Amino acid sequence: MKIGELARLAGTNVETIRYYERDGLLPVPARSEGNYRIYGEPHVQRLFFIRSCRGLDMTLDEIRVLLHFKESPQENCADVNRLLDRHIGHVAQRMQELQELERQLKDLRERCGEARDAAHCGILDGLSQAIVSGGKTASHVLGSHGHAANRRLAKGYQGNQG
Amino acid sequence: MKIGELARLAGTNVETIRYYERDGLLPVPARSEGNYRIYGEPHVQRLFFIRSCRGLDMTLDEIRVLLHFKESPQENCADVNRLLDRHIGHVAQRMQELQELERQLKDLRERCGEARDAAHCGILDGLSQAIVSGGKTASHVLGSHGHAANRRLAKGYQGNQG
DNA sequence: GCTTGACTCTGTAGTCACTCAAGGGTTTCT
DNA sequence: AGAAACCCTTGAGTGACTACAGAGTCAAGC
Ligand SMILES: [Zn+2]
Ligand SMILES: [Zn+2]
Ligand SMILES: [Zn+2]
Ligand SMILES: [Zn+2]
Repeated sequence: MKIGELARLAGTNVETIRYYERDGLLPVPARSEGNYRIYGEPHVQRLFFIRSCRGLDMTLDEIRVLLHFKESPQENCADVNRLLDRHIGHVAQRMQELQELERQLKDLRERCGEARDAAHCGILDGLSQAIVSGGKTASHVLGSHGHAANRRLAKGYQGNQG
Repeated sequence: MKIGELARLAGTNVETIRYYERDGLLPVPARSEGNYRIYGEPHVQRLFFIRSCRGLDMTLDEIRVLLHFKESPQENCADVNRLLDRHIGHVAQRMQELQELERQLKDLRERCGEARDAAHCGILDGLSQAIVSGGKTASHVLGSHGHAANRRLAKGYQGNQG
């Protein structure tokens, strides 16, 4: 199949597939006479795997490790477990941070019950003092605003599923 | 004061301050004879404000709006409230997504109680099927892995606090 | 006056995981 | 044959920084 069909199957952009190839996540496929990429079932499997992992918010590096184990069926999978445990830790940590954030934001919000003039707005006042306490630690889970890239990815998801 | 002192005061990188200036968040400061940036108390206040907001995971665009209201004390602050409400929504939404993620990841983790060979690892098997259900919506709160940038910011925070 | 070292300047490139667009070539349908 | 749909490569853009190169500035000590 050609790249467009693969993209439809996996609910991905064509560009994303080419990007994975450049990045070494997808193997270089055969080419047709007209220089088109030609994919087979293994590519479909692999791309599904990658997209599943991305859906679970793993980094491409994390996914690379998992793919290695899929390619080496005889190896012990203890490292897979470790990787997953670490990643669960990443997510849990980010959630804690966001919980603390939500608390602080709601605190802040209560400082201005209803609108008045900006000079006396409790929110702006609150933000002028250093409220932020914890700061982020070393989790790699993203914050409250996905990149522009992620936002468009999200739209892509909806478009392909809805 | 010079840029280094300002950076120490605010717990920021020097480069970040220059970046904010380029981006229009910090006003262009006066220069010394030797072409050094010279800052005063207003700059300190403003940078603290910005860093507080960043600590609450707002985007620079969101912060730009808040800064506008700080500059216009006579305006009604209803938009401040709305912005904060929306941002709280961003955080809440991201938390829901991460909760769903955590559930899926723990599910997945249970498929491989203890290590065996990769060929029979329930985790790898599970990832080969499309588990991912929801997909991200339009929240702009980042995912489980902060950028490289964020991770270093985190380290900076610790270095300045510990 | 000279050196050392800490600080600062500008400008450019890199991060992550894509996304988009320009400017072409290929295939398929009518 | 012509048009539409698809594909190709290359290069640039996203957010919020960070890092580095190569140069200039400043205070202290000798
Ligand atoms: Zn992770
Ligand atoms: Zn208010
Ligand atoms: Zn927000
Ligand atoms: Zn296993």
